[in-house]
Amino acid sequence: MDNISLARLLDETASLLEIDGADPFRIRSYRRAAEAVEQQTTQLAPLAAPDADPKLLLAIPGIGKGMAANLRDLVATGSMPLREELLNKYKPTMLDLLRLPGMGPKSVALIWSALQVGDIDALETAAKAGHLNTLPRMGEKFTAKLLKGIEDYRKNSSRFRIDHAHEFAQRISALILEFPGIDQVTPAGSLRRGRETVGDLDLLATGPACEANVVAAAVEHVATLPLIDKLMARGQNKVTFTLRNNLQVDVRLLPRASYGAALQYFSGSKMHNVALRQRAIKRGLTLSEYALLRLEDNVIVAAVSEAEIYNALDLDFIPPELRENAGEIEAAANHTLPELITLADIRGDVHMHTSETDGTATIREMAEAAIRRGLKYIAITDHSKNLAMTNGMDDARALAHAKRVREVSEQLAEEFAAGKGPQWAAYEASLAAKSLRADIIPQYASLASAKPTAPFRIFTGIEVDILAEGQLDLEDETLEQLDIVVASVHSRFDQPIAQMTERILRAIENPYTRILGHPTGRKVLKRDPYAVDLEEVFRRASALGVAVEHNAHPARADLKDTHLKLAKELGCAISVNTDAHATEELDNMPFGITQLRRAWLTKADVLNTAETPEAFLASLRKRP
DNA sequence: GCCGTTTTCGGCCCGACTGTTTTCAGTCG
Repeated sequence: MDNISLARLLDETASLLEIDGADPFRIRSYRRAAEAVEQQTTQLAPLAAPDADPKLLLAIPGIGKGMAANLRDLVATGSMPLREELLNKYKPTMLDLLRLPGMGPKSVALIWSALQVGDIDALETAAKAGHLNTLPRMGEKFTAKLLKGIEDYRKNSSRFRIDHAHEFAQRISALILEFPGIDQVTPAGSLRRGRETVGDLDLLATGPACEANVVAAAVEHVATLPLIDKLMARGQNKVTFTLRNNLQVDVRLLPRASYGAALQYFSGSKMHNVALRQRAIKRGLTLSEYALLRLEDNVIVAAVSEAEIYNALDLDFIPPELRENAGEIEAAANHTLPELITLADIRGDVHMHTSETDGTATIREMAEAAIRRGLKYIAITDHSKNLAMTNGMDDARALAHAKRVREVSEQLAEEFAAGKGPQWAAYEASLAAKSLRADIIPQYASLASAKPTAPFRIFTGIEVDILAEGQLDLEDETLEQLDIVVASVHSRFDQPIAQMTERILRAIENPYTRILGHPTGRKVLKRDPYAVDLEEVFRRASALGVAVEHNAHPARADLKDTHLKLAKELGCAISVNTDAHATEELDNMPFGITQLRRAWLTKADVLNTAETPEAFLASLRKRP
C-alpha cells in the first residue's frame, strides 16, 4: 500500500470519527497523521512491516504508538479495527455527503439517524420530498442550497490546475482594483502556497477603501462584479461567489493595519496556522487574522506584515510554499531554513520544441523569447521519429536541424559582438523600465535588466523516445553529435506497465542520455500514474550522472514535491524546463519553480541555474 | 490520539457567516 492510500484511509477514518461525534482532538490526530504520511518522501509500507524497527514510524511527527499500530494494521490487512467498526455503524458513501456545501459531520449524523439517508442520491430524494424540513435547523433555504450543491458536485467536483486558477486570480484582481481606494489585491490560500491544484481562490484586498467605516461600498463593488455566476455569501468584509466554471472565490477586504496578519492567516495551510498559534500561546500571545496580540492586555505585537509576525514568534520568515507544517517551523526557529531557489536563479531552459516538429515557433523565435526573459542559454530538443504524430525527426533530419540550430546560435553571437541583435535590444528595453511589461511577466524584469556580458547560446538537442525494450529510437552516432539528449517516456507503451521501470533504467544506461524527461510517464500511465519505481530510477540516475527533469508546464509536470525531495535526497541532479511548444509557454517557468520551492530545493540543487552555457554543459553527464 | 523550555497528564487555535436559533449550533476556512 502506498503513502497516498494510507493517508486517504486515515483521513477517511477521521471523517467517520467526526460523524460519530468522537473527541475532536482524537480526530485531529488522525488528520495530522494523514498529512504526515502523505508528506513522506519514502514509502512507509516497509517501515510498517511486522519485522521492521518500530522506532522508524515513531520518528515521524504526528505518529505515536496508536497510529503506528494503525499503520501496521493497514499495511497488513488493508484496514484497521477502528475503521471497520465505524464502517459497520455507518456507510462509506456518507463521506461523499461531507463534501457538499453546508453539510458537516453533525448534519450527516443527524440525517442518518433520523432518516437513514447515507448517500447523495438518497439525500437528494429526501430533500426534494421535503423530509429534511422536519429536522432542526434545516429549513427551506438549507434544502435549496443543498440541492444546488448536489447539482454542482455532480457537475464538477474536481480542483483547478494552478495555472488556470492563477489566470482567474489575475482577471478578478484587475476588476477589483478598478474600485478607487483599493490599491492591492493578493492571492492567498493554496494558490499562494503553490499547490499543483487549488480548490478555491482566496483573494485579499486592501487600501483606504477597506477601512472598517467605509468598507461597505467596496464590498458592494465586489459583490456585483460582472463575472459572478452565483453570490454565495456576503458579510461585512467578505464576499464569496462562484464563477460559471464553478470555481469558488473568496474575497476579503481588510484594513492596511491588519493586512500582514490576514495574509498570513488566509495563506495557511491550516496545519501550519494551528502550529503557529500553539507557538503563540506558549509565548503569552494569541494570533488571529487581525493581529498577533499579547494575551494579558490585548496589545498588538504585530499585524502589518507577515515578516513581523514570524519575527515576533522568534521565527525566520517562512516562504508560503513551505507552510505545510512539515518541519518548516522548527527550521525557522533554528535558522536552518534553506535559501529557496527563485525564478531569478534560472539561467537556461533546455527542453523546448520548434515548428520543425510539433512546436509553433522557429529556432530564432524561441531564442528571442528566451532572451527577453533574461535567459542566457536554451536547448532546442525537438521530437525523434518514433513519435510520428509530432512529425518526429529521423537521424538525418535531427542532424540537419542541429546544424541550423548552430547557425542561429552563431548568428546571435555575431550580432551580440557587433552591439546589435535581441540581447542588446532586451537590455535597452529593460533600461526603459516600465516598457518591460507587455508580453513579459513582472518577475522576469530583474533578469532582463542585467547588462549582457556574453553571447546567448542555443544548444543542439533532441527529445528521444524510449522504445519498448528500453533502447532509444535514434543511433548513438547521431546522439553523439547533440549537446542535450532528453530521453522521455512517451505513449509507446502498450505493454504491461510493470516493466516501465526497467525500460527507463535501460534508457538512462545509454551513455548519451543526459536528461530523463517525463520520469514517471504520468500522462501516459493514466491507469496507474505512479507505477514507475521512482526511488530506483533516481538512484540509478544519480549514480550515472543523468539529470532528472521537472517539467514546469503544469499540465505536463509529473513530479510532485515529494518526488523532488526524494530526488534531492538521493543526490540526483534536477533540471527544470518548460518543454515549451510556443514562445508563450516559456512563461510557465514560475509554476515549475514554485514546485521546486515546495520541495525545499535551493539554487545548488538545480542544474540550469549554472551561470553560463559552458558551466551548464560542464555540469552534465560526461560523454564516453 | 499526540505530545512535552508550564512533561507522562492535561492540555490541544480562532473568528465570521448562515439559518432559523429568539441566544446559538454548525460549518467553513
